[in-house]
Amino acid sequence: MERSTLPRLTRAESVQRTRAALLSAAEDVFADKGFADAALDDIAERAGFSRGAVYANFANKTDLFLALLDNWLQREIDNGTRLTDSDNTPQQDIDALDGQGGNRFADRKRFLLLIEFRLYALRHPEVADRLRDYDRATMDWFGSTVERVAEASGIRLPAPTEQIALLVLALEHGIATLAHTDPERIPHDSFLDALTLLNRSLTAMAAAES
Amino acid sequence: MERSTLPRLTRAESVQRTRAALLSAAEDVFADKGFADAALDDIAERAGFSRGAVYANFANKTDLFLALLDNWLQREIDNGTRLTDSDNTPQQDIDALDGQGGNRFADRKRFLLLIEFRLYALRHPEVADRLRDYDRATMDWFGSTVERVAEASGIRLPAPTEQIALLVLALEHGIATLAHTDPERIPHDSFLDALTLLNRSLTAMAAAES
DNA sequence: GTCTATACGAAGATAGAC
DNA sequence: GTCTATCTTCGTATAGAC
Repeated sequence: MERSTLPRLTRAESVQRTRAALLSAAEDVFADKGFADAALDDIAERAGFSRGAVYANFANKTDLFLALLDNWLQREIDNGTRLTDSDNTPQQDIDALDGQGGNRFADRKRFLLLIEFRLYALRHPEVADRLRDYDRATMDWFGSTVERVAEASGIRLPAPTEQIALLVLALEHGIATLAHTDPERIPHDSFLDALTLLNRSLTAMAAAES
Repeated sequence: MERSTLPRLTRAESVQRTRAALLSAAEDVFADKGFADAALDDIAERAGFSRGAVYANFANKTDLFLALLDNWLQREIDNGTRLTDSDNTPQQDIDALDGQGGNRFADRKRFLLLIEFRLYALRHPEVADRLRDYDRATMDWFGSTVERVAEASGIRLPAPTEQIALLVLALEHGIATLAHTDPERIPHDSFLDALTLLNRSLTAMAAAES
């Protein structure tokens, strides 16, 4: 006996689709309301489902939050490493360092989620572990880029690569934080300015040492 | 007719005392649990009172949170400006910049509260305003210190004071964030190291320009 | 002003139908 | 796997005694 209709989606695909929709909705709602104030009802509704669908796909609210964290971090890391493989000019490298022309965390939603995750991590070590890996990956990415820039400029870095990478990442994070609090005084491209200043001064220091 | 007992505390003092105790307890509990998960019951109990005392002194949970914010920020600013008045040596200035030998936000509770406030500020503009004032005061403090260091060293700053102050504050914040996430790899005194590197490289840059 | 008791709403979680 | 209905917990806020 033949099946009367050929479903466009297999069962597995349908499940994945629901899960993906829920994760996407969760991303919006968690960013908007924060973990504690985000209602599973809102999330489900935004995804076009009912609360039951949430519990069919995730054990509970925390499980959904952690699944989103994994999903989000993986995308962020992929995004970063994808850019590393190219062989850029130094200026392109500097531009790429801060992600498509502005601080990566100039985007409000992106920044809100990151802070939400970081705050959660401060109280939950297992989440801190994942963010730690993310930060290390980012610093590796920054570090290799810094080295490429230095090599292209023919200078010898006046400090360990790791220290400079840490400095750059801390700057990106700190400036995003301050810019979101005081956008009138602190534009997000202060990060680019800071990188430029840093590049110039480190170059001057390297020259002075040789 | 004479009063039989002389109360150690006047009524007004007693009120202030209760209020202070509640604020202190709130500081602990908000830092520990976060705004949403902090129960007024816990706060009152920790202060040695019942929930009624909270509502006698504050309109509601948010009001208590905002009162704590004001209280906390004022203490932080007082703390900072108090250090500015001294006439330090350059090295003392550098040390003072990051607060008593380590990053000011190496302290877990202090950092948790700050992040809690910042996250709240991202969703509530009136709180962002207060943090903005705090950040500006801090940058002014950093800026005047940077100028004093430069003057003592006899160098001309190779960038606007404001930019350098922003850079220092962003570094302090960013490094505290990363250190709390990955304490094994990133010690809190990375901030001191970063300041030292920054000082050296900016000095080299200033020398190269003159 | 502070306490106890209570009302009330919100939201996470579960059970059972489809 | 998804939905609706229900249970339950929790915490804010209020009312009234002291």
